[in-house]
Amino acid sequence: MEPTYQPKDIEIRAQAHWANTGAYQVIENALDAEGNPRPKFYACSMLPYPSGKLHMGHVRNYTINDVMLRYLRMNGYNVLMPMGWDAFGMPAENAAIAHNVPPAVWTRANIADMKAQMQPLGLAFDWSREIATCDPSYYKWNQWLFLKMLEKGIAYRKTQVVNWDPVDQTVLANEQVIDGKGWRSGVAVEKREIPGYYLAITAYAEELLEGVKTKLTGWPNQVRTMQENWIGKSVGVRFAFPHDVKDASGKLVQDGRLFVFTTRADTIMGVTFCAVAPEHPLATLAAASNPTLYAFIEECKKGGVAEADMATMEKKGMSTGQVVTHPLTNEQIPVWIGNYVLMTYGDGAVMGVPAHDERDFAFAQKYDLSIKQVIDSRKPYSTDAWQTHYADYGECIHSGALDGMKYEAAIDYIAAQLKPHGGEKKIQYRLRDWGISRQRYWGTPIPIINCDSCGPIPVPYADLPVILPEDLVPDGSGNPLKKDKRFLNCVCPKCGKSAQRETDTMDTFVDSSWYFMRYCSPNSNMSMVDARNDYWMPMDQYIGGIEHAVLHLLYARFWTKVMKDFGLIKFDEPFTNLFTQGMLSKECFYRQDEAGKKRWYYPNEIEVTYDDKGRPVGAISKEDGNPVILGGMEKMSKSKNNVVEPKDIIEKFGADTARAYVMFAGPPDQSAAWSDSGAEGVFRFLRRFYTFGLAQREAVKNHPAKIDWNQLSRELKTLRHTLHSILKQATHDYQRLQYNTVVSAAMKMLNALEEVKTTADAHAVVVTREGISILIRMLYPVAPHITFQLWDELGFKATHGEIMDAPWPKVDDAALVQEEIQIMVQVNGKLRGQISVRADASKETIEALALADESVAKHTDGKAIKKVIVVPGKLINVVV
RNA sequence: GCCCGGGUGGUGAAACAGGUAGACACAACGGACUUAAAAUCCGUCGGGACUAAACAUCCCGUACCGGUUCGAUUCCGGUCCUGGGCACCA
Repeated sequence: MEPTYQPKDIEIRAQAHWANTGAYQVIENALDAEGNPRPKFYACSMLPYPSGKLHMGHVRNYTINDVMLRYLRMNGYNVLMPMGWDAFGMPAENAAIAHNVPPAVWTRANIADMKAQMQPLGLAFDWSREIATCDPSYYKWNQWLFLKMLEKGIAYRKTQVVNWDPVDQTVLANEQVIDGKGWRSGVAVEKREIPGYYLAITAYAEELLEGVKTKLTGWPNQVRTMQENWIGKSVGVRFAFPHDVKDASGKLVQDGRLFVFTTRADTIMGVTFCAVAPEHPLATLAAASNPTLYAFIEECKKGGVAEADMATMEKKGMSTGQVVTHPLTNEQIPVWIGNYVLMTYGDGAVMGVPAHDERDFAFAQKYDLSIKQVIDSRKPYSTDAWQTHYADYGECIHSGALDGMKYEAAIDYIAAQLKPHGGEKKIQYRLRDWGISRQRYWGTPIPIINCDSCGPIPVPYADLPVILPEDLVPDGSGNPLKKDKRFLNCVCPKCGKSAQRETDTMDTFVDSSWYFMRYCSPNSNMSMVDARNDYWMPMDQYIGGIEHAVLHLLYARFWTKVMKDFGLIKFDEPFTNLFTQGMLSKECFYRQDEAGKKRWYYPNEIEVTYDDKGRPVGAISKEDGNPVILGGMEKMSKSKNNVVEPKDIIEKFGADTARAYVMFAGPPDQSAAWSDSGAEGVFRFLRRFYTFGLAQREAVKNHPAKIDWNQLSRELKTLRHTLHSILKQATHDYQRLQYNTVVSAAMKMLNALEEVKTTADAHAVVVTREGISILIRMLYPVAPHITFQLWDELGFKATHGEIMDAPWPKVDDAALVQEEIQIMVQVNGKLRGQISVRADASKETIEALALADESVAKHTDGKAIKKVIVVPGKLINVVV
């Protein structure tokens, strides 16, 4: 009797071996056995936030990374897979408030916890390169590059609009604004303008766009499109409406110009109003002498600053009472304030053409402004209700000199006509400069000293890093750095008088914009990165969640381009290939109280009943026996109590099962649903594999000498055909990162090998041995421990060396050749039968055989054959 | 509201470049083994028509409606549902 599969013993043994041999520590310019340089491959997962708990999403991400590394290593690559911690951020401050512990303490404890939870998974991280972004040796270089950017004018200071909690007297993140109210105070938030630092990412807009379009061919198209849309390049015309308005003191403001940007200058003759953002200077001016208007602007300042809120709120407006002059017709155009006009886009003002813009149309209807059709798109037009075709391009009508012109001609003509009014063709981006100031404690200090005499002064390079005190405990009302005299008080580097440090810290996206380069030279003390970075970067494969498709990935690309312009690196795109993994979901259960508040139940608190098809139909609480609502499949989250902890799975089934099941659960780039019994199924497979492997031990070790494959029986030839076609498919799937079907392939291969009953037959032993050596290597990247053990037990280690560096099995093309193949026969596209033909059969032979087929004859009987389509090796379609 | 995805059996899914829809599993059901249970092994498993049952055959079926094609899960247009992002969550 063979011993049963004990994953824990096997995994501990394998991991100890890898640890003792330093198997995962990689060096630059590594050579192969023949002394030739091995091709480098840098495969990296997005660094995690140390929340304290490793969840299955992490496991999925890192297992994808690990499987890739192990596969490539067997294929001769020198692969780097590092790990680190995105250690700054709000959750640490929230924990600090809740538990009265400094964020640093909480964060470092979490890092230790999470690292310990990762350890039993057997991931091939090179821990010698670990970094935590809260470490001064890391964030020093955030500060250093920020100062460089200030020098070059890429970083600058201007005012920004933030969410302000009037009770807690603090700035709120969008996340902390719930239904327009502060999350702690519960009162309505306000918009407030404060100064902050910006990075001029818009200066790189064209380069970022060009890169997305032409260079990032290894990225998912979806992400490329999202970035393209985010940058949002539009070509239009910027021009001004001249106006004479009075300022607060009643003085005439001469030569006033209200600048607008439009992509539809061809509709300029349809302008019936102009709308400005509530923060626009013209609005402020008008409000100074008009209390109603002032109140309206104040009203607009209520609510959060999130774009989704702005876009879904009710469109409101109010006339300023001012007029501007239409630059071409000299008509007087009323100026309105519109809460839907964004101060952050273009000049914060738009021309209103209700006839051909949906929002303007709605606005005009609501406030009874006139609608003037000026484009004929050859479809009916009426001002009663908006139709999408009203916004179509067409020919200008009711537009005087423009009549009959199409878009291009009209734009050119108008741009020329508007020249005296500051008009020009202009490229406008949706992308805004990156505001990096955060009014928070737990982040990289912005290296600025504010002096009453000299203003904001950069900290001298020699004084870097500006170290963040680690012993403060925030209390929810403002930034504790403001109360910390040791940090706050300093001397102005310029005039020597006493001054105060900037207490704003940097957006954590700064930390994550270049950490992947620091992994390459983690201990570089004299510079941000060193020559080792040139070896590893650009990264060959980046892996992470789709939720980072725009912000993080765009900021990292921008940061890289800046570093290149500063001569620190030689490449301008950091990530050659990108893989975005899907989320994991699991069923969840809840009850709702009268107020609509949901209480989520843990799986062990309830009992689920199933119908005869195994479909869940209901659930009851074990506590009170009353029903609980089935919440369906939801993204695993702590708040819904449907999180599966890796620890539990590893304890129950072992790391190999956890890894293999997470891979098997679904295509890595799509969301997948967790099922406990599915994991158990994978465990059963591994156990069967282990038992089968050990049972073959003696036969495999004492296998006969090499044999002539041509001498094999028909059954064994078929088996080899099966083995090698499965290997071919699995190899292809490894290359395209479709690891779910790799696991299927391994299952199929074991099924095929178990079919062989004649172990006494020498030929069968040789084929089985070949099959099992393929299967072990094929499964190794996914389940490295069990395969490590079997590789050793079956004697392959003695003959072929460590499995980790064993060569990837080769597909024997000769085994794939078949003498007879099956051809599907269709009549009019419907399957009517199949025929068996020699692989080299001619089209004519196939056609004749197909037509002779009984079932085909039945369906073609009495009908004229119009056409016959033959797909070689696959199918024939008879059209009647 | 805007931008980008996804939708295939009871369930997770597969189908690589438009050519056998449902591989591989899970669940369920039936059976073998067992004193029994567990484990293991074998079988059935999209819906319908025909049938006492089975075999065979036929029809329908990849969210829904339409188009292109000899042939569509795959390509195109529209609709519905659903997930991600929207600049201070990471």
